[in-house]
Amino acid sequence: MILKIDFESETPIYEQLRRQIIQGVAKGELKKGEELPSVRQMAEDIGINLHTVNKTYNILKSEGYLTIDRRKGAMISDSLPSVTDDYKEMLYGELEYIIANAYCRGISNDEFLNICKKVFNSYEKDSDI
Amino acid sequence: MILKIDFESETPIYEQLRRQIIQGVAKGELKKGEELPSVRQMAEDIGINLHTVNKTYNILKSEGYLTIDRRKGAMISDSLPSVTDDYKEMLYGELEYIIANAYCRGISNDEFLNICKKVFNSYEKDSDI
Amino acid sequence: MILKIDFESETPIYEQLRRQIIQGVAKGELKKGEELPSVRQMAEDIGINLHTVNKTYNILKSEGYLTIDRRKGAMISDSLPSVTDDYKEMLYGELEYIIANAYCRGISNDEFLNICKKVFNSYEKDSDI
Amino acid sequence: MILKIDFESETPIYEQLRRQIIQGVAKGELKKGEELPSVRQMAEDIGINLHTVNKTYNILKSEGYLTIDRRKGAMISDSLPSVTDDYKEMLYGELEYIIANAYCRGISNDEFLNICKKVFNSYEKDSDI
DNA sequence: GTGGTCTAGACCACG
DNA sequence: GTGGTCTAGACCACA
Repeated sequence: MILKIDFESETPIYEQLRRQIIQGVAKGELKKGEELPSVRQMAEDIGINLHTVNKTYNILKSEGYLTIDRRKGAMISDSLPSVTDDYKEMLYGELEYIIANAYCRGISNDEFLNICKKVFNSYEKDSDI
Repeated sequence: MILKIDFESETPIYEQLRRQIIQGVAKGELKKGEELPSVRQMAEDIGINLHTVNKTYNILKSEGYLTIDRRKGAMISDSLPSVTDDYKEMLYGELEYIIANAYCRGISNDEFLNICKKVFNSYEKDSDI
Repeated sequence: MILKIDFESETPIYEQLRRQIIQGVAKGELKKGEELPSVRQMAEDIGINLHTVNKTYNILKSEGYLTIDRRKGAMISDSLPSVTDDYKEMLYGELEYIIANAYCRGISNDEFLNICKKVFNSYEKDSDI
Repeated sequence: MILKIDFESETPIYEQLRRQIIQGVAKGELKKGEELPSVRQMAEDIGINLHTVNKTYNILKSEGYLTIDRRKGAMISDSLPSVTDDYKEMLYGELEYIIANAYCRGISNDEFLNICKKVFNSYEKDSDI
């Protein structure tokens, strides 16, 4: 799996890393139960500090995406996180803003849904969640 | 229009304010050409710092949502921002992450599209953009 | 409120701090809504690094004990955390071990319950949760 | 006696093992004088490192739970550890924190005592210490 | 070897 | 001023 960090971005490095790992799971590049590189390895690979990787791992762990096995290190959870009330609320809030912005800029309902469909299909083809 | 700031949110106040104004436009609560309260007034109304409101107004202006007139203050632009390449790229990036997260948590394509449709319709009914 | 860190202890500093803050709430020394010192202030007061305090605050925030107001910093939550399933499971697990140990060492049921009562009463007298 | 290690737990494996052995004694599943499997055997049974079992055995020995005989291996002590000052202090400290946490979350005195009673009774029924 | 903890110093975003 | 982020280097516990 290829990870690419944009050091110029407003988005914190640990958050970019977090998102890319989640997208990796959705794409099927990271399978359930698959081991991740150690924090030191990952940090070296992408040229960042190991504490930053550590932060990402811990967040993903608290979200349920990762489990940390005392013997083997970090791995993708066998059971991914589910749809909690908190998550649903967050999702709605995000979508309300994103769609408001898109709508104001003149993107039509169909156009927007087509983008979503396309993204969704790219995940459904390649993974087995 | 009712503005509600969550001071305990991770999202900066100026960004919360920005999003709510954009949603206000989408909902039709803020019409094109409509004047916004002065920086001072707005700050007092919602109990935040004057600089914070200023920051929001300036961002919205640079995005094309607002036009700021020395005499009349800030008003919603007559021509709202359009779909630039930068915006499109940003939108795709955001959706890729959001949908990846939703997909991992077991939300189906239909389910997701339905949420989007619902939000979209709520805007199309109430505004005339 | 007086905080005392044992630098020789096996228990991490951030955990000692976390526990003492929780006990402070139980004792009524920290009221709901009360502001806590800034991470820098707290760190200086007890002679530890500000990142360590930061870690404690973030854990307490994720548990629901603290809320971080963007304007005023950290404060005790107005609504303290409740009894979740996770918490209950953790509590049972802890008690099963503690009581097993106490029982093996010859502490009687009554003796143990009396200790608990005493501790409990000391909290109920002094706070209003 | 069944031992179950959670490799994803925060609690170190050697400590999980230690606690389960103590609970085994309290439950009467391990009688005074009873021999424990050899370090090698135990390690193999539960799929952990030999050194880890060794560490557990040594701690339990230093606490007085085990006696280690060169020929016969480890066995549950005929006289279990008693209530030392150190232990009492530790117990108080633990209970102060646990009860503080429970109290803050709205668990009542009675509720808490009932849980303790229930756990205690489960031990008193099944063992003869 | 792994992750966890702690310290230290720097810069930035926010209000 | 506040907390958030990132880097760096050190030590330790664990397996």
